[in-house]
Order: sequence, then structure tokens, then C-alpha cells
Amino acid sequence: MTELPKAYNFKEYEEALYQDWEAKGYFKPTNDPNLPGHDPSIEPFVIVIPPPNVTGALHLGHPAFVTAEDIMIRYHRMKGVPTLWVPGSDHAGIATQLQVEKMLAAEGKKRTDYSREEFEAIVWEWKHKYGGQIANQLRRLGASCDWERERFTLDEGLSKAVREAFVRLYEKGLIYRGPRMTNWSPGLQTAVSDLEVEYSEEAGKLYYFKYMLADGSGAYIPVATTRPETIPGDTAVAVHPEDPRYAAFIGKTVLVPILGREVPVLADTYVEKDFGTGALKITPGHDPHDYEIGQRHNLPLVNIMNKDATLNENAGPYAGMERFAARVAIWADMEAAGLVIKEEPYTMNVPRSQRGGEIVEPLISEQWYVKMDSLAANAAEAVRQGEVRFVPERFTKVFLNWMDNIQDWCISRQLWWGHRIPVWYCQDCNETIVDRETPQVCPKCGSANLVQDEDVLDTWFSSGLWPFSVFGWPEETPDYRYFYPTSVLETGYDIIFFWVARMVMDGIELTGKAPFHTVYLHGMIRDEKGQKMSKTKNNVIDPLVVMDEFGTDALRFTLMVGSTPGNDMNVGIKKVESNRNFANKVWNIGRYTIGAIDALQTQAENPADWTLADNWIWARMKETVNSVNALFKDYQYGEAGRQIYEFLWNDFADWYLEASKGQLAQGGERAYYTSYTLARVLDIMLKFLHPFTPYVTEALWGYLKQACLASPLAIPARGDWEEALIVARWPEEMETEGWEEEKLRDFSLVQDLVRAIRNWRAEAKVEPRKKLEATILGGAQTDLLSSQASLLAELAGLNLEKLGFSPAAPANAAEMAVLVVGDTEVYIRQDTTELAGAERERMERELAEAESQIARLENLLGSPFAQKAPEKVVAAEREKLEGFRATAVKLRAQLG
RNA sequence: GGGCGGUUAGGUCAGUUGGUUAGAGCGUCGCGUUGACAUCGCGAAGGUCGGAGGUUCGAGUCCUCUACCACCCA
Repeated sequence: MTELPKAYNFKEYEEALYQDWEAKGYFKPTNDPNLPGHDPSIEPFVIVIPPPNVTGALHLGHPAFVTAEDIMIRYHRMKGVPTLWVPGSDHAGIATQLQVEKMLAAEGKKRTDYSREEFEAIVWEWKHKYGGQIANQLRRLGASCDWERERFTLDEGLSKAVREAFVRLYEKGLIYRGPRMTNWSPGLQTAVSDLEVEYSEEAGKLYYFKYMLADGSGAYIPVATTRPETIPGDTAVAVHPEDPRYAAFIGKTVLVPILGREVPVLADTYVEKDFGTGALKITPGHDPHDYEIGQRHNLPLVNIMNKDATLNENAGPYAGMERFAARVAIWADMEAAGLVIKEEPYTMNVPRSQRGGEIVEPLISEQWYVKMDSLAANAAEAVRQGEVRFVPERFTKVFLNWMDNIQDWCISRQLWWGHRIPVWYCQDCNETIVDRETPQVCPKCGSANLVQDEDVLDTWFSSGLWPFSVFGWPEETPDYRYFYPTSVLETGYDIIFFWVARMVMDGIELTGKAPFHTVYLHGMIRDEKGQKMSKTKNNVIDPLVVMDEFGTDALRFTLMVGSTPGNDMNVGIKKVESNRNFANKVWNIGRYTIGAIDALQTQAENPADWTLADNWIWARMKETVNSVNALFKDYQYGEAGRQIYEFLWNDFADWYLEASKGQLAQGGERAYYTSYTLARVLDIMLKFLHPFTPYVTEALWGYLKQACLASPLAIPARGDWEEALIVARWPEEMETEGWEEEKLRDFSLVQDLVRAIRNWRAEAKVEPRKKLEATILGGAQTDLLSSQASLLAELAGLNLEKLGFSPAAPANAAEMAVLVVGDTEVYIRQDTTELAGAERERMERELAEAESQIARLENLLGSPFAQKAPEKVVAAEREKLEGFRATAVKLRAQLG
């Protein structure tokens, strides 16, 4: 029998409980395929974590996904399903390399001061030092994942999977290398994929100038461009074939300004007649659209830019200049040459690197690509067939739309940190060798003079394999056979293309199976005003600080409840605070319940004689149990959490606990069965709440169990108390037995009366402690109400000895206040008559309200509603009407 | 240009098979502390559910149009 402190102190429990869960192996799946006795026929529930970057500092996105996934995991574990959550982290090529380079910079060093091998060693060292941080933070969030199966995308096994995947795709002709136009990040000195480029609308200019005809006639085609610096790379001028203005020029040649190179004028329907001048300069080496036009018309391709975004020798006089300096210089020269027409302000779509924010340059370079069309077609088909479903459903369309318009994926990166591309070139015979194992000699000429491709793979290439590479694929390990495909993939909708799409494609291609059957997408976390959190806006909420102040449970509950799948959520510190209060409320409900149990002396000998309150809370709880179960099955965790909250606070604490005080005071079997009800309801609710707020519930449930076992209380499943709440049995749906409706209705009459009296007390400014003298006219409900006399007296502050139940108004009715609730009336003795005027006013107000309701309902029931609506609905309205009529009759009688 | 989401109380948000007096936290106002909880209790005020039309006996919920905000794709 331990006395619990008045307030829940999360600091005392969180770390200890987590360690205990982990130590006892609760995070490990039951029915482990690596152990004897494994039954492959039982379907497990499996989630692979969206691997956070090893660089990761914890932000609110982490608690959001951890909570959602942990809820699903704990729920299934409690249902007795073999449950596995695989944790891990991602090597995050660019991000990590930048981080380490930054560290080196602080020491005055740079990457190129080291050899590639040396640099890699430094990053690994860094990874070992800081890589564990994120895992510890996930632990702190309560993530119940199997740490013994933790994976890192650069682990040996996963690297093997990457090589296997690359080679297989290559052998199938789905990976190719070639010079293509790619997005080049001049600062980072690497190619990036289309997805890593963001377009931002920025103020720019549209530059109008003359493309002089080469025939010396002095005629010219006016051309508009946003990027004059690319003029030296022009290889044509294009006009719309049906544009009469320029029809005469088609087939002639014009002179590239300054350079004087002769280029053709050609017709292409890509040109928009209404944009700019209707004539377009074509720079196939530096614009993706121009590149396509160039392909169509067999135009030569002139590259005028170096990889650091300075112009090269092909730019003639501008060679060596930085791209934006060149823009200014060339325009000035053109102006001097009389080629300039005008400049106009123009909003342009500037491609910027998602990473550094620098302006990305479309450049032709030699890169590796994955051919996407067949992969995407299969993935789309799987989704269309329902093999993979999205929650919320609307993301299906987003996914399919992307799949149907897919572009080849540039997977090579010019970085030092990542999976090196498994391709070698023979220096002697030029053979290209693509192999799972590092080759020692050239299979063609036998030379040992081999050089591996310098590039590494896009990080997402390995992430795409994650759902199976974590289980040892391509090996057919027991884990792979049993846990793959996984069940639910939970992540943010922002990486549906980056990650989800690629996993589906890779899964189908490489394993023949969709890697999961459900994709659950959560929204982005924003600040309380709905703005993105960012350091520059100084509105970042640090989850570690929040957890320090309010506890993990409060943060988790906040992120889950009041949010809807797939929708962004605004989080303010106030919300977390109020959920901390909820945790404390639960704690105190527990404290009270345990106190009641501890006070029990003897076991009951007779069968239970349930009170109305007992029956009512049980019926209400069953409603909640069934509703919550339905919501869990439908992934509606937020609404489920809300309903649990509401039940615990508004029904259990506010009403049942209050009612139980009188019952406990009666002692004997009444106290016994009251404690029993308290204990059972609390037990079930702690189980429901556990996935949301694992710590406070586990702590409290432990005390509840102790108290029950030490008491005479014979909870039916007494011997069945599980070891811990985390592995306790989930409360499944409960059957309705038929008596519930009546008890719900009866108790709600008691509640209405209590509320009416409390309301009156507040309005009449009755001293809080004053026990009122009252007589209740219960009509048909007289028996019911008189049986609840002590409850009514306690909850409404009535004097029980003088509380009367009578079929007729008391003799001294005139001196009393009258409250009308449906067809029941409460007469309350007032000491002063000063309030008589106010009383009359109150009753008139109530009468007016009742009359307006009567009018509304009579009108409703007189309408086609009565014939067309289902009988049940009509009956309910009729009942309401009767109630208001009774109220009105009584009020009119009072008012004379 | 195409698509998606949002618009509900002073602020932040719930409200999933359409059922007839629209809910919660916070904030506001009044009252209240001798044991479950002041991280609290009791009571109250506060909303023509963005606008217009339609379907229906009945619409916050379904349909059409429209305004504004945000995001995704091109």
C-alpha cells in the first residue's frame, strides 16, 4: 500500500519504465522466426521506421511519426499479434557530408585536404559519435521498437542489398548511364534529382533583344529571354510554325549576338505565340525544354558553363565569369552593340536546391539513371488493384498522378559519403564491369587495372530497399520470410514521391511483392499560427524542451489527438500543457481508485447489487469501448484518443467518481462493488490510453494491479493480471445486453436535475456549502428519483433529511423556487424573498425557450418529416416535444 | 495551367455511412480549497459551420458554382 503523490511526476517514471520494457524484451516480437516453435501461419504486424537522418537533431516531425507508429505497434502487441517495429537510421548522403564538412571548416580544413578514404573514415567516426543521439531521442519518446534489429543504411548487409539491386536493375536494362541534362548544384558540386529541386517565384527581368539576320539585310527577330548569359550557348531561334510574323524567317539563319555564330531559325509548336515576342532562343545545353527542342531538330549542343557555374571558353569573351556577372556583362555589351530592345520586370520560376537553396543549373553531364516507366507502371497497377492502399485515401490520386507522369531518376551523386556505384572500368580495354562483388581483374582482358566509378548513389536509392533490406534481403533469412512484406508504412506526405513511391516500385520489382499493404500519411507539424517552423522565424518548438517541461505523454497525446490523418497540425505549447493536465487527471483518478481499493476490508459474499451509477458508467464505458475499437480499426487514432479523454474526464471523473464517494462511504458490500467498478473501468481505460500515453498508464496500472492483488477485491480475472500494461490484453468490443439504454436514460435525468439545481444555485448566489431544502415532483419518475435521493443530495448540495419526493406540490409552494426539468419539478426553499422577481424572470425565460422549442418541433412533426424520416428518428423528436410541453405546462402553472 | 487540402466560438482545432438544440482544449466572466486532482471543481457567456445555388422530409456533412488561404505537380 503505497501513498501516491498528489501530482504525477513523469520524471520519476519515464526513463525507468522504458528501460524496464526494453530489458524485459517486450519490444521484441513474439513468434520470432529465429526461435524454436515458430508458427509461420500467424500473420505478424510489422512497421519499418522511416529512418531518420543520422545527422538528425530531433524536431517535432519525429515525435509525430513516432507516436503514430508506436500507437499502431502497441495496439497490435496488446491484441496479441506478433508485432515488430524495426528502427534504424539513414546515412543521408548530402546532409551528412555537409555536416562533417562544416565541422572540418570550423577547424580550418576542407574535404579536399583529405583523400576520399580518409574523409570517409572521418565521417564514420562522426557517425559513431553522434549517430546514437537520434536513437536515444526516439527511446525517450517511448518508441517500442526492437533495438536488436536496428539498421543503418550503410551497414554491410544493406550495402549488399544496394549492390544486388543495382546489378539486377542494370542487368535488366533498367539502369543506364549517359550524358543527359540534369540539375546541377554548383555549390555542392553534384547532380541532384528533379525532386530535390524546388521552384520559387522571384522577381526577375525579361530581356528583349535583336537576333540579326545573317544575310546582312538589317532585319532581325526580336527575342525575349530571362537568362541573357546563356546567349553564347544558343544554337537556334524558334518560332511557332503558324505565326505569320515570323513565317518568312523560317529556314534562314541569324547571328548569335556578340559571338556572331550563325544559327538557324526553325519552327516548333512548343513556342507560345503570345509569350514575349513569340520567338524563342534555343539553348539546348542549358535549358531542359530547349534540350528537347534541340533533340527534335538535331541541333548541336554547346556547353558554355563549367561545373562551378562560371562560363567556359565556349562563351568567348565571357569565359571565366560567374554566371550572374556574365549576365550583366553580356547585356551591357549588347546594349553597346545596339542589339538591346528593352527590359521588363518579370516574375520567374527559379529552380533552387532543396538542400543549400542555391540556384540549380540545368547542365549536360554524364550520370546514372534508373529507367522508370515499367517500374512505375507496375507500382501504379498494384495501387489500382488495391494491393497498396492509402490513408487518407486521397493520396492515391497524388501517387498515381506522379507515377503516370514519371521521369527517369538520376541516381548518381558526386559525393564521397554513400554507396559507391558498383561499376568498374578497365583502364586497359575500356570494359565496363557491373558486379555484386568487387572484381579483381577485368573479365574481358584480364587486366587488374580497374577503376571504380567515382560516384555514389542517391540516398533514396538505398531507402527504397529499406522494407526488405532491413530483413537481410537478398538473403532469404527467417526474418525476411516471416516479416516481409510489412504491414503499414507510416510517414509524412512530403516524402510520398521520394520514398514511398520508390519502395513500392523497388519492392515489386525486386521481391515481387508490394512492401506493405497500407500507407498511412501524417501531416506536417506547424506552429500555432499555422506557419512552418523554422529557425529564422524563431518559432521552432524543440521536443526535448517540451518533454522536459510537460513530459513525453503530454507531447504524444497532443500530437495525436485533435489531428486528422494527412492534415497539417498546428501545435502550440498551450495544448501540450493541457494534455499534461490530462495525464495528471488520469493519475489522480488512479490515486482515488487505489485509495478506495486499499480501504476495503472484506470480500463481498452476496452477488452484486449495482446502483444506477454503477450501471450507468458501465454502459457508458461499453459504448466507448466499442466506438474506440471501431476507430482504431479505421486508423482514426485522433478521434479515438479524444473519446477516451472525454469518457475519462467528463463521465468517469466528473460523475462516477463523485457518485462513488457516497457509495464508498456506505462501506460493506456497497463499497466493495463500487471499488470493483472503479478498478475495472480504470483498468480498461488505462489499456486504451496506453498506446497514446504509455508512461503514466504503465506506472499507474502497476499500482492498480498491486492494490487489487493486495485487497480482498476479486476481480474476475484476478489470476490474469499480466506482467505489465504494455503486454496486457487489449479490451475488445463488448456485447450490448439490452439493459444499457434504460440506465443511460435514467442517469441522464439525474444529471439534468443536478445541473439544473447547480445552475440555479449559481444564479441565485446560494452559498456553496449551504444544503438546500427541496422537494422533487418526479411524476412517472418518482420511484427512480427517490431511489437516487442520496446521490441527488450529494451532487446538488441538498439536505438529504429534508429531501422529499412527492406527487403533489408542497403546501408552502408559494415561498419556494421551482425548477422544471421535463415533467419533473424541483421545489427549493429560499430564505429570502428578495429574489422572487428574478425567479419570475428566470421562469419566463425558460418558458419562452420551451415554447420556441415546442413551436419548432410541432412544425417539424407537422411536415413531411413525420412520414418520410425513419420511425426511430421521428419518435425521438416526438419525445422531445412531449418533454418541452410538460415543461411549459408546469412553468405556466408556476407563473400563474 | 492541372490537382489537393482548408475556411466551424475570441484564438487553435475535432466533428467518416446526411438525422434535426454543432463539440473540446485554451482564453474570458462569476463562484469555490478541511483529502483524487488548483496540473482542480461548479456555473456562465460566446457560432446564421467562407458565400451563393441545388439534391433531400432533413445538409457543417452530398452536388454545382464562387471567394480567400495553404500546399503539390507542370
